[in-house]
Amino acid sequence: MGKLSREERRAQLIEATIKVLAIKGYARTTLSDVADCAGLSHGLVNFHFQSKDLLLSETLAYLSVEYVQNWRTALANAAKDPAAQLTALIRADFRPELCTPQRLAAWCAFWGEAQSRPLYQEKCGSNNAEYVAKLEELCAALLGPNGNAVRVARAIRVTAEGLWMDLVTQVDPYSLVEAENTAIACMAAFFPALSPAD
Amino acid sequence: MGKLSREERRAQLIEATIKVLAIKGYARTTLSDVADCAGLSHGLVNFHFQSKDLLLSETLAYLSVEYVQNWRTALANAAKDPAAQLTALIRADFRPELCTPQRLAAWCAFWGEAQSRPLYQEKCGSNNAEYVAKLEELCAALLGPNGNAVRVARAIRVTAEGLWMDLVTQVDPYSLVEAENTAIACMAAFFPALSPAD
Amino acid sequence: MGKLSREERRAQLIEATIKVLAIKGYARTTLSDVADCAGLSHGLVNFHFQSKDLLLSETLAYLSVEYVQNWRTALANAAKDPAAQLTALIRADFRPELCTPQRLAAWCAFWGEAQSRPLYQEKCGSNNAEYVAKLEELCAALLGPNGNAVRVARAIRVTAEGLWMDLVTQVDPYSLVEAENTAIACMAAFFPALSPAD
Amino acid sequence: MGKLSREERRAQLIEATIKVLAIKGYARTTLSDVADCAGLSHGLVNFHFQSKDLLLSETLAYLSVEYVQNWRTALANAAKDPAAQLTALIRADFRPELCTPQRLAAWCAFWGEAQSRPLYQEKCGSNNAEYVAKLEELCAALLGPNGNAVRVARAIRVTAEGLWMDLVTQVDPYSLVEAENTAIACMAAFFPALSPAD
DNA sequence: GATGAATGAGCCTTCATTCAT
DNA sequence: GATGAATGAAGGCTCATTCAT
Repeated sequence: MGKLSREERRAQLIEATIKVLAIKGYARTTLSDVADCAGLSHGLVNFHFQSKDLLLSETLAYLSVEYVQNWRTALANAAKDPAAQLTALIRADFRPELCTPQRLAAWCAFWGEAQSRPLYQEKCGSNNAEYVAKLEELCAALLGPNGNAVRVARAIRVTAEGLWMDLVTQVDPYSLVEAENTAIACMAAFFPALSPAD
Repeated sequence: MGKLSREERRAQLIEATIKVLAIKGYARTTLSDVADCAGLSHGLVNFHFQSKDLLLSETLAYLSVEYVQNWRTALANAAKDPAAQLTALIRADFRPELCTPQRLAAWCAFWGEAQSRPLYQEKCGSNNAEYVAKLEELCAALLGPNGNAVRVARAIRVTAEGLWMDLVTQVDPYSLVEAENTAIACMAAFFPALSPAD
Repeated sequence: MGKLSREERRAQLIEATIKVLAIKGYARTTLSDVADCAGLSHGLVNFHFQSKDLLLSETLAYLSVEYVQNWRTALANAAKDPAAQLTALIRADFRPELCTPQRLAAWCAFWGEAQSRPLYQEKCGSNNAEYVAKLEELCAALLGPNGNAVRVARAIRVTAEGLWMDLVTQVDPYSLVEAENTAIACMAAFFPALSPAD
Repeated sequence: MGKLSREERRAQLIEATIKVLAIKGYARTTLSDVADCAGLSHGLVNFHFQSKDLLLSETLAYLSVEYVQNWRTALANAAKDPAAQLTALIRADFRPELCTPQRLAAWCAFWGEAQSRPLYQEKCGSNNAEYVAKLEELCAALLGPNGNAVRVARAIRVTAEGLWMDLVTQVDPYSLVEAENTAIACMAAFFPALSPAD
């Protein structure tokens, strides 16, 4: 195996970890699996990540950063009115680059563990304070003073999360586009003035 | 240890399994943990359930049966018009008897594994064909011929699932009642004619 | 392998540990060696001693207790005058039951590690406060007020320790009796009034 | 890293090995520790010493040569009568340049392993044939034909060894000077004609 | 010479499973 | 039925050694 720089190897190993998590789930993922998947020796994994725990938490951090960057970019590229921003925020969750079966499955594996691992909880979606604040802000702007923005924001957020899980676990799958349209439909139901997609 | 019947012991061990899954997560649950939690000896677990795999899949089956019975009972006790039936179906998901922190956490643990375990997938919520069919039927009745009942049913279903996960993983929790109200608000958004709760 | 009580197995494993330490030294002693030497599976070692560290420190504690009991018994069985007590204390160090090649070698292995392991230091001979106090007390009684009892006691003590090490490491060995006589000769040199052995 | 000659690098690595042995003991000394301690890269150790085993045995050889040179020089510088030679031989063992805590601890680490490693045994003190022969010769000269020179020489030798070990392992330490005086006191006890120090 | 990534053997440890009592 | 000792497979981790750069 040729030598790569520190960062390249780490990225390679993290991608391999995502693949293995998707195939075998959290509980049965071993360092040998990850090494095999990357075509490297198992000793190298501990050389670059001091332990299995660290490899996994850095993999989650990697996914988490990727997720945040995705919706930030989407907001930056959208028109600045609340309706367009909210639509962009929701659609961002279903971009094909991010919503690969592997990444969704890896997220799912982490979610299952997060409930018993405070360190994971922090990085799992619902606890991204910035994301939640943004969503609530947009809902508040669209609802006016009489709406319950926190609740509507939560409904929209958990719908997206539920759809992600659904995409992974369900036996009879539907397309990513259909998932996105479902999320947009939910938004449209709360804000009838916005014209729904489809 | 006093002697209990076969079924009582099995139920005792399954409840202990739920507790341990909630505390330690799927990956780190061991048979010793379960035995300790039940106050029983190590070897007894394998005596009653032939293997760890069997203990876990029967625990999931137990939770699954409990879940199905819960919504069936709720439907049976509700008025027969579609609006009342749909409301009852959604509210059933948030009954305090079922939505204990332990049970929610145990479900979460199984969901994380389900993506890589076909045997688990079948029993995880979104794949309960009967439940989905009922939900779609009610949505169709309320939406009329022009609505997309499959999509609306899906939105309502994943919202409930997302709320369950949210109740488990989020750092800053809200009440079960608030979760229920969020689900009802989502339904109300899709069917404005139905008067919302709160 | 038939089943033995907890204490019997622990003693058996500790004896096996002593044997292996004597043959392979501290650094190259493995749990598999110990298990093989005892004719048991390696898993059993961790079942009875939670870790390798614990097995080793309990082995040292076992040797330490054995050592203390040996000289206490010797003192109790000797005449009560200081000369007889001192002679008994020194001779006790060379009783064949205690000074087997295996035990001496195991002690030696622990000594080598003790310098970098405070936990071991406490149990290695020179730090047995009771033993040192007794030795100094007897030397003081025999020397009278003008002698340097602390120094003489130290000389006698380190001679015994040095002889133990010598018995283990030297290429051209001499007998246990000769070692004992050397220690007694050293004592006799400090207390000419006592008639030397040989 | 500046470039040093082959021999300088080797000496640097050997001194680092002594330091690490003193801190971590034999069993837990790794090549990485040694490289870190010397401020050199990992791979360099194996470049200069073909293996860990070789590094360690050359470190022992280095200490051994140093030890022999020390007492040879001491004998050469002392008066030629047996009493002065013997005194010089004993005092040489406690010269502060040689008896640093690090060197004593490193010796101790090797002693612990020597019992199971014939290669080490040869270089550990008691087996230095030349030293033992010299000591016995001096004792014989001082004792006359009726003394047991082998035994007295042994007593003196093991006392010095025991004091070295004591200096390393004991919890409540005393000074190097006190150790030297203890050794001299032992010699004086065997040869009352020689006036003791202190 | 020097570096540090890469390899793989070996070890400790965990734990599901078996089984004698 | 019930217990807990015993087994052994499997995985994480360490670390000596190699080698491309």
